[in-house]
Amino acid sequence: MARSGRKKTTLKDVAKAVGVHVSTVSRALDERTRHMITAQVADRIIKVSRELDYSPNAAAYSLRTNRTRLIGVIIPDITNPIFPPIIRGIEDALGRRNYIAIVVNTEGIATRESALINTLRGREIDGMIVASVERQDKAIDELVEAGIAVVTVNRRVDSPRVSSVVNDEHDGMRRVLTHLMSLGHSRIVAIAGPQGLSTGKIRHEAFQHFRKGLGLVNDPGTVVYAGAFNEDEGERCMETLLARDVAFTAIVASNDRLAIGALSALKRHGIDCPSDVSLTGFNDMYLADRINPPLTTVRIQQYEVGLKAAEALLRHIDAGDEIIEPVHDVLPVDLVVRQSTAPLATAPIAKL
Amino acid sequence: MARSGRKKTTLKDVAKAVGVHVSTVSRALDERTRHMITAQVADRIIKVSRELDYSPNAAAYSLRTNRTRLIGVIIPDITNPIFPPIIRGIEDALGRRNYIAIVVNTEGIATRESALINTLRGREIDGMIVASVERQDKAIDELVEAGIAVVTVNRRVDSPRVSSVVNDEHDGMRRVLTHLMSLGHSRIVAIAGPQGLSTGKIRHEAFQHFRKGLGLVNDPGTVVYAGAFNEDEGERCMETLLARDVAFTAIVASNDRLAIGALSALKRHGIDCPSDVSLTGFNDMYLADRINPPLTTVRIQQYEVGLKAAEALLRHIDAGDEIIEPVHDVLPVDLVVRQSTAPLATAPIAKL
DNA sequence: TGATTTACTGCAATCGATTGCATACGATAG
DNA sequence: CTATCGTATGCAATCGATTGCAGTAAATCA
Repeated sequence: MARSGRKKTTLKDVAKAVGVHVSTVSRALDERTRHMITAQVADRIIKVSRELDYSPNAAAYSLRTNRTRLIGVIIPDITNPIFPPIIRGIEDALGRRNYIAIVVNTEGIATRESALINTLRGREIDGMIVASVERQDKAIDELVEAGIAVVTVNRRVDSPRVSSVVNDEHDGMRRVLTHLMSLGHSRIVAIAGPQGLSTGKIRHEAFQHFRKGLGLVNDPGTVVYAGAFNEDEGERCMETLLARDVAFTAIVASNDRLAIGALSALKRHGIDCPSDVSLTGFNDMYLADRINPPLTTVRIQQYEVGLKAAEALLRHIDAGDEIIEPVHDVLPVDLVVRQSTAPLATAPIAKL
Repeated sequence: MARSGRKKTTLKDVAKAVGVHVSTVSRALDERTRHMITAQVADRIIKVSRELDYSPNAAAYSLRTNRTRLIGVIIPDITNPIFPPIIRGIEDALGRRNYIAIVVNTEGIATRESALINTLRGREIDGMIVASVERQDKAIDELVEAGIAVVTVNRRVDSPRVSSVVNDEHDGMRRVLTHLMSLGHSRIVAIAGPQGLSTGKIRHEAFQHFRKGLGLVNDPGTVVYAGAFNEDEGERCMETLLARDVAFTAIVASNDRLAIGALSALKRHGIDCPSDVSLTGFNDMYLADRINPPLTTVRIQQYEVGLKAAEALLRHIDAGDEIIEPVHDVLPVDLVVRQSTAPLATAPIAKL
């Protein structure tokens, strides 16, 4: 036993120091039961527990109460720059209530996701925030089934016991299109995200909806679907679009990474953005303002999404076994106009 | 009690099902004590425990053994893109051994760091990986004092009980300078990182060392110190350099974010990179290859650093109270040459 | 004043797993 | 055939906190 530090002080230590029973100490230290204790005794106990630097043993607490104050957070890929701010929001909200987050990556693999969920359940977490984005997800149903509080981020599931926090993607896409329209563009093509992911699907539906609704050119062959939300796929999709015989003056990418990939392809073909074509992204991720040209995109609330998701989760947890009405927050988004979009040139049509 | 699921199976359940005592089950399930049990009984127990889907209660285990299998990970800022890959490495290594990581952000604030460390200690974590980078850090000493295993990332501390994993920054800087030299540059200026951070300090020392050692021009006024490793500071430093009356043909930034900021300033002044000046970064972070021009930089091993740090930590934890020799891993780095560096133009000197 | 309520505080069981010690059993030796 | 030994298993204490119940003292009421 080389451990140098004196071991942690326990309830018993405080009880002995004050000269009362441990149960009295326990009650005095918990706000909800403090009223059972004489004020002076309680004050004394609180004072002494401070002096002795008492902090409760999480394992004992958890063993007795079945609460761990541990929250599982499922993320597809922490290296994707839109997730860290979300995590920050989650951590901040949880931290205020002495909960802590355990973040795991699914890497977008469904089997890995269920394996991780099981690991977390083995840890007896009190709740889970799922930012993973597969639209079909029976793992979530199982969690709900097992009575674990769940909140989803960037996606809404139909369970009557799962709250969600999402950005208003629909409105974001509307603003992108009206912005392009106001610049004179009418031939607008899309690089859509993976349709198996909720954001990919929702954004693209909104695109289709508003492109038609606003009376823009709506030809077949003006949409390419990416297999993943990354730069390589954006590049590939752009190449595909350029190879097709369609005329366009603006490109709407379903997220910033796809847009960045598209830029590489355009550059390779000697097509200038924004003088030849305009390009928009989505998310306003880190560095979207530093690339060349700075990207016009939709700013989503990343930190706030995390914050609100965590708060909603705590509300469910506090409710315990009572089933409370789930909330479905939809956060407003902003269009940030930078230099990747410009008024339609007098001699339009950027096409071979 | 609306919890729908049957509650978790415990040792007692398994014991009852098999018809033995809980202690026998406990021993049969632990490899290290299994030899005490008749092989057939042990097999039977293992089989039944599988059927009943037994998994040990982490709280009870932890209460009894004082081990939580929880590892604290301290990061300055998870939104800085070099950290997520490190975290991935840590999680992967820990996951194999059923440990899990609790990641917290210090935001570079020392007081916040100690507060977080205390929170983690309250959770009775088994060990800690510190990727925070203040060079002076008494919080770490306290941890070691308290007998908690600690491993540092990207920094080496002098405690005889703390292992570390770092990249070979020194060699990276050497390669940057020899690369620039081979392109004909001799007037090389620096945007140095914060000297209070270990990477800032180490890289700059290496820069000074090799710039002198390789016989390059070594004038005063050719170094500007950034207050933080971000784009804004890079931009400011570049402005400062341009305002000074020094001639240079290449800029060495202490990390990629500073380099990206420098690019913005250069662009504003109509100075082209790389035809007018060459520029290098450090880290090869996400998107360093997608910005304009793609950045010549030093690729550090991010994932591997995390992986090795976690492995080292587990080694310390396994050793328990025996004090084992700390290891100090130094991982090799790579120079990745992209388009931000070019041979010295025939009519050199990019200066107002 | 005596009966009864009220307000505190203590007692002890409990959560689930680990582990030192005791015990029972069969095997081996004398 | 008994003494002895070793092995496999059971017993019970323990980790630290929570909580229903019981007990005691003071306060209220009749």
